[in-house]
Amino acid sequence: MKRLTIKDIAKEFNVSISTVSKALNNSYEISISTKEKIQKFAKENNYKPNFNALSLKNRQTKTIGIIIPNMLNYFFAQVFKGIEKVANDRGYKIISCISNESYTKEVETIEMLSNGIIDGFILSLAEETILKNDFSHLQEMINNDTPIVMFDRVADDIDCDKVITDDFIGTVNTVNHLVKTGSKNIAFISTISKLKIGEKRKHGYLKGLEENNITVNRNLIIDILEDDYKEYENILTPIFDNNTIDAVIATDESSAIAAMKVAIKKGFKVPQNFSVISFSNGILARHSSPKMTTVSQHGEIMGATAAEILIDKLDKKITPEKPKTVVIKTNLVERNSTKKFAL
Amino acid sequence: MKRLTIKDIAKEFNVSISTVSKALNNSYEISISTKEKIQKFAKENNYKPNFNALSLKNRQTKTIGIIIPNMLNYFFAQVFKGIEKVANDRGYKIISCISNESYTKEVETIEMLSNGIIDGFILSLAEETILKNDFSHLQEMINNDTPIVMFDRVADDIDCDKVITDDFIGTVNTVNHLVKTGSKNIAFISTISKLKIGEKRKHGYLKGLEENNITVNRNLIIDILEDDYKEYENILTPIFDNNTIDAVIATDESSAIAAMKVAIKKGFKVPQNFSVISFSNGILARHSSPKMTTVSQHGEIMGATAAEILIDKLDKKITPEKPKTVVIKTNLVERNSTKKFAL
DNA sequence: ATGAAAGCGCTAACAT
DNA sequence: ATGTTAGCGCTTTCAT
Repeated sequence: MKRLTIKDIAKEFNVSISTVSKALNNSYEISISTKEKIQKFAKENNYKPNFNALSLKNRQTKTIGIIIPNMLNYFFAQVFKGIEKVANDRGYKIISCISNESYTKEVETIEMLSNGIIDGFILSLAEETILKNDFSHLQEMINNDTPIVMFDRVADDIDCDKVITDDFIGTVNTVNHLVKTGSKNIAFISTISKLKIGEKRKHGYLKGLEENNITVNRNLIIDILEDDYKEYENILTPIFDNNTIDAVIATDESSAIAAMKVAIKKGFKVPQNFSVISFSNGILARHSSPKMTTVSQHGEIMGATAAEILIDKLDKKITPEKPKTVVIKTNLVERNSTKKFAL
Repeated sequence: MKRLTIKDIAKEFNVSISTVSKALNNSYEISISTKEKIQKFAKENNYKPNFNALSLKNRQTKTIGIIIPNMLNYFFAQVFKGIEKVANDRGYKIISCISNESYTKEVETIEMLSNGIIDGFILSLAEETILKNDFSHLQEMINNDTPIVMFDRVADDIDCDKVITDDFIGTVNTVNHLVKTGSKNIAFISTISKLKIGEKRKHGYLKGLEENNITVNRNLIIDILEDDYKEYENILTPIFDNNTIDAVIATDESSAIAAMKVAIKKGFKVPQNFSVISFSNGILARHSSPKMTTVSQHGEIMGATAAEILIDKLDKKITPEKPKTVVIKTNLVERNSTKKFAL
C-alpha cells in the first residue's frame, strides 16, 4: 500500500494540489467546508507529509547528528539520553554514530552526514582525534554553516559552542573533601592522561594538594592505559605495596573499583582507613561494595544542555551571537567509600 | 557558504545539469574529457549530492530507525553498537529513539518516523507495550510495507523478522550447570516476570529442576519490581533468612549482585558454598567481587544480526520470503561466582 | 475560494 | 556527446 500524497487527495476531491496543501495547512484562503472535508479525509487515511519533500523545500531536516566515542560508556549513554529527550521534545530527530574513539570513523561520519541530512551536530571528540590534534573536518563543517556543539571532550582551537565539566574545580573540591575527612596520602589514578580533561583533573588534584599544603608525591600520580581494565588490579598492586596511600581519586569508575579491591586485599577498611572517590557517577559506583562516592558529571544534563543550545541556534530563537562555553558544575555524591564529614 | 549543487557546476562549465549528473555518475554517454574535468571540480569543491533530493527521487533514504527501551541498559547499548556497525558498513544511517519503556513514546516515535524518513525499523518492545498487548502501531507499519525486525522483546502476534535469545534452553543449561557443581537449592530471581522472555526463563528454570529431579520450592521463585534496584537487598534479605538457598539464577545483573551481597552478609562464601549466575553478561558482572558468572546474550551479535536481516531485505538481496526468527544461542561465561565443574 | 506554475536538487527517459 | 523535460512531494507566489 503506497503512502498517501496530496496528489491522491486532490484527485479524490477533484481539486488542485495547491488547494489540498493550503487546506492541510489551514490557510485562510480555503473555505471552511473544503478544509474540513480534506482534513477529515487526510486524518482518516493517515496522511503524513513526506519528510524528504519537506526537507528539500525547507532546506532543513529537523534532525541533528550526534557522534559519541563509545556507547558502552555509561557517561556517554547518559548524555545521549539527555540529548534525545530534549531533541524529541523540540521536534527534532537524532541520527547517531559511534566513533569508537577512531579519527577515521569520526571523519567518515561527518562526511557521510554533511549532505543536507542533518541541520547540526553534537559531538564529543574521539581519543584518536585528540591525539592527532587535527580538527579540520570540524572546521570545515563550521565553514559550511553547520552549527556544532561539542561536549566533554572539546577542541579548544575550534570556535563553537561547548558544554564541559568543571574538571579543575571539581577535582580541587574532591581533594579538599578527602583532606577534611582525614586523608593525607592521596593518589590520583588517571586512565585519560592524554586527554585535555585528564590534564585538567590532574591540575585540579595538584592545586588541591597545594591548597592543603601537601607535598606532591610523584609516585602517587598513576597513569593507566584505558584499554586493559582487566589489568588494573595487577598494575596497581605493586604501587600500593611500595607507597603509603590512604585515599584515591580516580578519573573513571573501573580503575576506582580496581583500587578499592587492591586496598581491601591489602587489609584496608573502606572507608575507615581508606577512601575512594571516582569521577562520572555511573552504574558501577552504585553496585560496588562498598558503594562508591563519586564526582557526578551529570551526563544527562550535559546532553540536554548541548541539545538546547544547538536547537536554539537552529530554530533561530536566538540572534546569532558569539559561541559560548557552558560549564556544568560537578558535585560530590557521597556513598560509602568515603567518611562522612563531621562538623 | 551555500552548498554546491549540480546546477552550480553546470553553470561553471556552461553545460546542462544532466550532463553534470551523468558525468558525476560516470555515464558512458559523456566524453572522457568532460567527465574528468567535472569530476575533478566536484571533488575539489567537495560536492556532495543532496541527500533529501536523492531520497525523494529514489524513494528510499538508506536510513533505518531503531527504538530501544532504555539506553542506560548495557545489553541494549551492546545491541545498539552491533546495529550501528553493520548499518554503517552497509551504507546505512541510523535514527535512534529511546522509548523509555513507554507505550506512548513508542507509538509517537513510530508516528514521527513513518513519513518516508526511514526505510525500515529495528526495535525491542517497551515494557508498557507488552503489558498493554497492543501492537497495532507495528501492524500498521507492516501494512504500509515498512519492514520491521524485532529483537529480544518481540511480539509473537506480529508477523515479522525476529532475533531472540534462547531464553528457555539457556536457563535449563544454567540449572544443569549449577546442579553439576553441587547446588541443590536454587533460587530464581526475576525482575522481568511480566515479560514473555521472563516467562521463558522461568519455564527453563522449572524444566531444569525437573530434569534434575528437584522439587520446586515456590518460595525460591522471586519476582522483584525492576524499578527499585536500591531495594533489592532489602527485599531479598528476609527471603534468604527464611529459606535454604545455595545458588541463585537472576534475570539481570543488578538483582544478582544484590543476591550475592545478601548471601555474603549472611556468611556464605561465594562460590564455595553459594553460587550466582546472572543473565546478560554486562559491565557489572566484570566488576563485582567476586566477578560474576553470566549467561551471555551476545548483545552485539543480536544487533548485528537484526541489522543484516533488515538491510538484506531493504537491499532486496533476498527474494521476499516468509519472516524468520533467528535464535542467538547463549553461553555461560564462567567467572568466580560459580565453582569450576571438575570432571 | 481555487488553481497554475515555479522551484527545492537530482535522475533518467527521450530528444538532438 | 550533450541537452530538454518530466517528475519525486511539497509549498508558495501569483493569477483567476
